[in-house]
Amino acid sequence: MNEADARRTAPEATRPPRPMRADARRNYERLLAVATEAFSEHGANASLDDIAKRAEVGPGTLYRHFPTRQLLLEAVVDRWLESILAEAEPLRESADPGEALARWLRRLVSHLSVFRGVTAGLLPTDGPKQSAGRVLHSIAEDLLVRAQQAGQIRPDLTVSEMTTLIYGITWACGTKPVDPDRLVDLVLDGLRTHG
Amino acid sequence: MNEADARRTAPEATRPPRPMRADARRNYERLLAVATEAFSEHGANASLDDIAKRAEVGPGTLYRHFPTRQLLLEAVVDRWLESILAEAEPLRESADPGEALARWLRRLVSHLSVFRGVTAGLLPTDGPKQSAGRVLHSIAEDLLVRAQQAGQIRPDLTVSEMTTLIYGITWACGTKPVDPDRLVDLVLDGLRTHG
DNA sequence: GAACTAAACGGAGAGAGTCTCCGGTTCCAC
DNA sequence: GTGGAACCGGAGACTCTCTCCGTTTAGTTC
Repeated sequence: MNEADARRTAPEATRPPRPMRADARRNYERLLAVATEAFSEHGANASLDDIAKRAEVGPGTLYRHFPTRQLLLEAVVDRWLESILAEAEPLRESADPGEALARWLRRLVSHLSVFRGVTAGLLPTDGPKQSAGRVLHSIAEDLLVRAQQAGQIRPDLTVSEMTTLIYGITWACGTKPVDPDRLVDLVLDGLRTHG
Repeated sequence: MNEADARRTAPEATRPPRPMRADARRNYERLLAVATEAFSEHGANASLDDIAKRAEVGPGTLYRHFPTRQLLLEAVVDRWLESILAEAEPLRESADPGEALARWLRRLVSHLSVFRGVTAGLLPTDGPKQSAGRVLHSIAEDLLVRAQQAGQIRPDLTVSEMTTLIYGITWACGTKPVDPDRLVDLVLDGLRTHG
């Protein structure tokens, strides 16, 4: 999809980043769609052979496109993440940055919950590509800094700390019958500057 | 170990809970010891056959004592949890309940971290037996209620909410390079009653 | 539109892990 | 001792992951 980016800075631009062949792209898309369904249904340990079967390709094809389970997970979430981005856009110019942040975090938890077990396998890798993580980080940073500049959130809180807390809440709520929104609110209450 | 408890309320006390045979108990203990090591070393997905080998028993023996990976995990943590209990005991009578709670939660996160991946597989089951969860819950409740009665922690916080937050932090810190103590402090700051 | 080639396909199968079944063995009560 | 319940452990069936490689196909060139 975007593996060409890595090459772009190479001294010799020997290869024009030739596009995928039509059949390859078709299979890629189908695998991604099936995997999305399978992961949110059976968690991050869904059978890969099964995904290949449901996508009507051989296991070899699956492994060519996604050499490891991890990469498949990342691809799934990368794709899905675009919708999160869209939701965040209008919030960036909200008149009440604190409320904007709160609303986005609640939406984020809700979205992430769909992938319960998946995020567990996903988030660990803070690897080089990891576009999903970067996008999330930059949105979160934007909203957080605005809220801090408005004096609504304690200034010593970092983005990593905030997102880590959110991920933790998401995961923990997948394992116990607790309302995620309530936890987000509890934490946010604490992160606000006390007047 | 305590599977007799379940029977105890049955109308007919047909079976006196006969103790394990000596060799059975020996194998049980050895499996538990090896499993503890294996899980904290390789995470919750450590090979069960490997554990059986290292304990010098056949796989059949392992599966008789612990029919599922989940049950083995629970047994490991049940056992290990006793040390947590011991640490909590002196804190129960602390003059500063808020500080006592804070210290215990920090210790808890630190302990749980050893089992990183293990807790992920463990905590989901809030099943009937689950003595580990009960013990933790009761300690946490005790410390929390005392802190609340002293007016140091917001009174609307429940034990489940608090422990869920803690579990989440523990897990998330296993996946990202963030200091667990800092997160616990951030959250606790927020849970205190603001003066 | 035919021929060519790089790219992609897919299935056979090796290897690792999980779990079961059951013949043989060991412990303990009497 | 001895009978029998409890326990052991290994063979093996099954599932899942991942690789290798002969075959097929898309896209290009003339």
